[in-house]
Amino acid sequence: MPEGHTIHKIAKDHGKLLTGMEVGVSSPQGRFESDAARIDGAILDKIEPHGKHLFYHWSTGEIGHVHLGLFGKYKIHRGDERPEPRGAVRMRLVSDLATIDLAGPTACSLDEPSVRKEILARLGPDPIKPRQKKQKMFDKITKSKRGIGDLLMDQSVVAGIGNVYRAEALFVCGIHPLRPGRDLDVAELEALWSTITAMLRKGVKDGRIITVERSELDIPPGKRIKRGEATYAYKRDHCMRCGTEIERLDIQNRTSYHCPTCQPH
DNA sequence: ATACCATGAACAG
DNA sequence: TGTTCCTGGTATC
Repeated sequence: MPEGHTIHKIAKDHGKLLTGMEVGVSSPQGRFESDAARIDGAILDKIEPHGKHLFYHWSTGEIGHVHLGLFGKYKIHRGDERPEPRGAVRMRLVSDLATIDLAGPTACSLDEPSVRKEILARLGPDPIKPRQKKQKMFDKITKSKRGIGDLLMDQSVVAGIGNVYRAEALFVCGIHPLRPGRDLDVAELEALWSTITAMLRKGVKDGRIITVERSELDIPPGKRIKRGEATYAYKRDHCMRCGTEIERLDIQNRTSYHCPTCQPH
């Protein structure tokens, strides 16, 4: 389920198991083989997330780049077991503490540092990180006639939001996804920024996307919130708050969800 | 057993 | 705008 929160959690969790150590790097599936050989046994200085991207800073000076896309997944095997790779493992990272397998990523490469710079240069601010330039996001939105639902999914406008957080942030802010960006006022932009910041950070903590307030759910405290009741509008048939039927739109070939009552055009 | 769809994005034309 | 790459859960038969 890779939106930005997943990537930040991975950076944090994997960092504890890999950084500052010699890491064995291989590619059981083969497609990362020659790159893996160049850093096999090097020290991993840090894993840096930005939006949905991960950058592996290796002691050789080269930088690994991973983007999970829709299907990419990591599997952690703690301890010193070295299980046979299951499925198409593109990259295997081995430290004294764990074996971590990467399968199905959209991107997995080893590059010169300039490549990282180019990628960061085309990404918008990451609401999970501190000291981000939210004004850059505001400027792009207010200069555009594209719909805000379209803009929020554009990683060069803001980095890390995917289809679930788009639907949920616009719902909480009461903004219709087709409102042109240039029609939003400052209060709405500020509300959007603080909403996505809080939502994605909570996602990192929870390890999943839960956007509904517990108090709005009719379940006992402490009980796990099921998938399907964790969102207000995303993939729901009826609005969590007012019961209106949720509308679906196709925006750039992705399904967008909104409540026509809570998010008037 | 099989089909289809999805929390993503690059690329062709 | 449509195609392509990748995997796995859910729906459908």
